[in-house]
Amino acid sequence: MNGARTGARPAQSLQDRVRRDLPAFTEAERRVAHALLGEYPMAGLETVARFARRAETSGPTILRFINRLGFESYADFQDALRTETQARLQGPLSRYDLRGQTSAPAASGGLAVAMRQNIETAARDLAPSLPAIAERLADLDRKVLCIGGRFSWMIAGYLHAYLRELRPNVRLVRDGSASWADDLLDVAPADIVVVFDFRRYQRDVLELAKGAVAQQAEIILVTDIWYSPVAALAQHVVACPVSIPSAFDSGVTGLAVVEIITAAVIDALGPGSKGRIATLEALRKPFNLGP
Amino acid sequence: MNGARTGARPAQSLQDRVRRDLPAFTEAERRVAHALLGEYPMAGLETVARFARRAETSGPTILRFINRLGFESYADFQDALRTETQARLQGPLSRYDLRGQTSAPAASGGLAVAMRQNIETAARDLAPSLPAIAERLADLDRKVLCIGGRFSWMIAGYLHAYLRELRPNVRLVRDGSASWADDLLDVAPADIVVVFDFRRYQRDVLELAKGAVAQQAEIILVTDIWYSPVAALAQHVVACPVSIPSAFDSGVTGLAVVEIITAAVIDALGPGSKGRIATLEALRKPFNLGP
DNA sequence: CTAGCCTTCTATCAAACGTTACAGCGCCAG
DNA sequence: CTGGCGCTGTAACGTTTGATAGAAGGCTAG
Repeated sequence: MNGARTGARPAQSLQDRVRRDLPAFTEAERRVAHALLGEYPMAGLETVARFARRAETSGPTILRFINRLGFESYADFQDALRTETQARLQGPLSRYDLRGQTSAPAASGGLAVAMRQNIETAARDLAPSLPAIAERLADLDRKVLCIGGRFSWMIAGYLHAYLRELRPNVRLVRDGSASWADDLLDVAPADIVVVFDFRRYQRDVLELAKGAVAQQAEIILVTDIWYSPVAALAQHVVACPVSIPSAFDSGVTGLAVVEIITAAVIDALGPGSKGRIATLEALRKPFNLGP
Repeated sequence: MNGARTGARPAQSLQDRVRRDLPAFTEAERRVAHALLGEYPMAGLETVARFARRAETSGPTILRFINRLGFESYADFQDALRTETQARLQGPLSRYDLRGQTSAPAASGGLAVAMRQNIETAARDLAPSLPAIAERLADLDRKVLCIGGRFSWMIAGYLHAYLRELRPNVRLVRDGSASWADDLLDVAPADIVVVFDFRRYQRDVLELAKGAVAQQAEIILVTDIWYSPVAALAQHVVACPVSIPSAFDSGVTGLAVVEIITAAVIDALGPGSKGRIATLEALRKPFNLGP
């Protein structure tokens, strides 16, 4: 009954603390520690009984182990584990963000923090499929069509603007356009349709995607983490977290994805693309003013 | 052709399955799905009661949700979650280091990192002038005109789309539009012109800004850190770092600034703006699919 | 050798849990 | 307006759970 440890705040990571206190534990408790570290953190998120079986010990030993770590109950311990792991899954930077939150300018109310986390998550989500996506967009034998919904068509517009500087045969379909049928007509098998669709998902975007599939086009979808229904038709889906502390969802994540994809396309295209950009710049010079 | 890694069915993570099935769920179940995705995966590792409270629903709804996903019991569901998350934590993508920020998303070549730094810097730079900017954009006695250059007009479009949902008398001038003179004609003293101008700065944007000043409009400029020449005419200047390791400058920073400003405008407008958004949503309902 | 303490297990209990049955509600068809 | 159906929350149930008390085993000090 060694009280006084109530509600102890983990000054450092739980994992580290377990490792550090390891020599101080009894033999059975050390088995518990090893079981936890060996399958960290999920071993500790099971029931006491299963955790005990895993550590080849009994329930009460688990609870004494938990108490010694400074937790009043097994539930407290699991809460701590969950919180810590969630932060860890959110990305390496998130813990810095949390630290600095008190000193951060409240003026932007955590908006910047949320956006940065969204980008981090999206970039990680995108990474595995990036090469395949870039390869297709860099394939000059395929035409590319970019479309978006009420808000997201502006992001589609960005992709269109970037790609147009890099390669021919890129077109943009505006939201609410009456010419969708015409645009679909030009879509050939193996062409790429890049769809941007965030909630609230619009019916016409889905319809156009269906049409494109009927023409045997390949669909790349950039959507929010709640998945547009277009996902069912798409070969590649990029999910963007879009939540920020505001009345609107954030478009920043989608644009970040576009720019990451664009950079990958440049890589895939090789040196030729640089020349194309330079030519374009030269052509536009008369419309610009001073560098 | 082999099943691309990103391809049709990428190992169907539980998360993906929830997203994919989302449209098929009922309203309350969708709340559950959102709660889970919003705090994935830890929301699902809590007790049913807590999960339910988080999703603002009741226990049985959680259970029905779980069943629909194909699990016989909540315990089965949690087992799957644990297994999957444990694998994810041990996977190469989350080779994190709790002690330091040594992990880098190499796949995207530091693009995400650069974008995040840019946003952070811009948000800090914006903070002092944010109240003044928001106050002006929330002043319904002033009309608002948004304009931008070749790339940046899409960011202007975003601001326009947001503001239009919040207040009347907001217009967007498209890059290269022939109607600039007409647009200028409507500008009255004390009206606000929000100019987005990133290099290469375009002559026509500067011309329009000059015209607006002649009409005694107030100019808010969002530009890159090299300052568009419009800065000389502007009352408020927001400087955005736009450098990323790519052939193009980043538009992400500008969009982030727009969304931070938008959130501040909502605050400045007070509760009335929410009603306006709701009305708009209702009006648009026929064009959307699913709730 | 034995008393005392520490560690660990078994047995037990109340509380919390997941689960099920049922009733209220809104919605659409007739 | 009415009947039926699907969705959802409330209430009750039986089980499992975390937690505790107490006994068995083993180690050390005296």
